[in-house]
Amino acid sequence: MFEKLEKQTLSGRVYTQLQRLITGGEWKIGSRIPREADLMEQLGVSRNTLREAIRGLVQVGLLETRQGDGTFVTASSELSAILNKRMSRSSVIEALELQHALDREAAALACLRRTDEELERMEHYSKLCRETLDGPDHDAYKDADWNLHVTIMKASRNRLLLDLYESLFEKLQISILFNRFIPGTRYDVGHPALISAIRDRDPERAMQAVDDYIMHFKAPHLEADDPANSPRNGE
Amino acid sequence: MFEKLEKQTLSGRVYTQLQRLITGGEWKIGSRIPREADLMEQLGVSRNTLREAIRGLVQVGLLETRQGDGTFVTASSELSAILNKRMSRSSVIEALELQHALDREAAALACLRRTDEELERMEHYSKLCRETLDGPDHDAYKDADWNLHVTIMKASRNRLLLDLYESLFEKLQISILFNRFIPGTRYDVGHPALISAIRDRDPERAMQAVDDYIMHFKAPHLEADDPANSPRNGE
DNA sequence: GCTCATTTGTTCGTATGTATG
DNA sequence: TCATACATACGAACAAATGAG
Repeated sequence: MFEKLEKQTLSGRVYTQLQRLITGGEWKIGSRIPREADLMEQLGVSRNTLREAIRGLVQVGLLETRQGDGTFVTASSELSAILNKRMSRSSVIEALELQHALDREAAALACLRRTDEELERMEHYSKLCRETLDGPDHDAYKDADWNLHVTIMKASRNRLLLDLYESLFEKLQISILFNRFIPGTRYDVGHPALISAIRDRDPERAMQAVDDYIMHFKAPHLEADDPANSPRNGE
Repeated sequence: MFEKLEKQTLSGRVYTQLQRLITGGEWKIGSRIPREADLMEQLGVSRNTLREAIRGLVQVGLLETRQGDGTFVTASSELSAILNKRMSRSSVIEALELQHALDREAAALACLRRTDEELERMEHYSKLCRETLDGPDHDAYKDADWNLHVTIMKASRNRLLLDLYESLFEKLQISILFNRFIPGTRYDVGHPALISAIRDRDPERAMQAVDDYIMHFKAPHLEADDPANSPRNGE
């Protein structure tokens, strides 16, 4: 949309380099990064310049410093760090409604743009969901479910949608939404219908399937919480 | 959920203070903030400490420094700053598809939750749109259009949706989407249909109206940017 | 083009606070 | 108690960019 032809300051370039190490996965989340003295030497910058860059990463939420201990990685991308801050202040219903919006759009676009290879992967993860649903390993189900959603996002060929989705919901957040439900519930409601619609490239049916499973998850919360919904919700 | 009452670092506290001045509107967007020397004195901190705070705000995107000139306010909230960064790397089509997702959800929710007072405001802005559409003052139209969208978002009673929408699209960004179109085009396509549906509390028709006007704006870009499916924004 | 004051950018030196063992 | 490793903070100096005259 825009072009960026900024002239970067030295501490800005250091910030970018460090950020790349984090988003690139070379510095894992939770790990301690090298001490200031070492980074100064490796980067060839002074103490203050390095500290300005680190302070920037701390404020964005990618790093956390503990005096007398070290500096640690706390998140992997600017987007997810800031969005997590915001998400922590919102209700489950609000989050579900946002997920509804993104899932619908992605499902419709995936119908138009998906490849056969992507369809195969969706079916693979859907199968995995069914297999792990009643098993003892809840994390395995959440992984499969998450991967299914992400695969659909990717098939929409919209990086913006995907980035936002991954930053907003993360495996961890998704599982929070799910943890409120009692075991035995059919969590995979709508998966088969959704994938079938994507296979047939039928956006209408795909969106209907999304409506169904979101409403299924939303219903319990509408009874308990009621901050913002006066009338009953449709059909 | 507990807040973080950890002891903040000095530069962290300065960061927060400066941020409040920005989000609180005391430092307007585009204006130049006091020089470092003055801020040092007012805040009672050393230059390095102050600079670490300022650098943090620069990296988040709230400030911009120009050597030899000064430091300027560039955004009013962390969310919009980070999101703007991300939006600048995305195509118009991607942005429109995201707007589609959010508009649809908000329209459907607004049908269920809107008050009569909100409906009046929608009709007011819609009327304003019609009146200013063919006038000389393009900004007046964009203002009215933006206000209409925001009113619908507010009527959805979902603060998360609203915050995201405002941060993502801002008056300025919206106008960029529109500036590509030649004057004379019917920009208010779908407004009457949308509001009519919200008045009748009919989600299906409301979403259909959103589909219509988004498609109307999207069509020209699908021709130009043809294979809307090329994964772009690498970096 | 040049000078000059202004403002941010960068570096160094030094001292202090804090966690770990 | 002590030593060590690390981040925190301050002050002073010089470099580089900008804008005005």
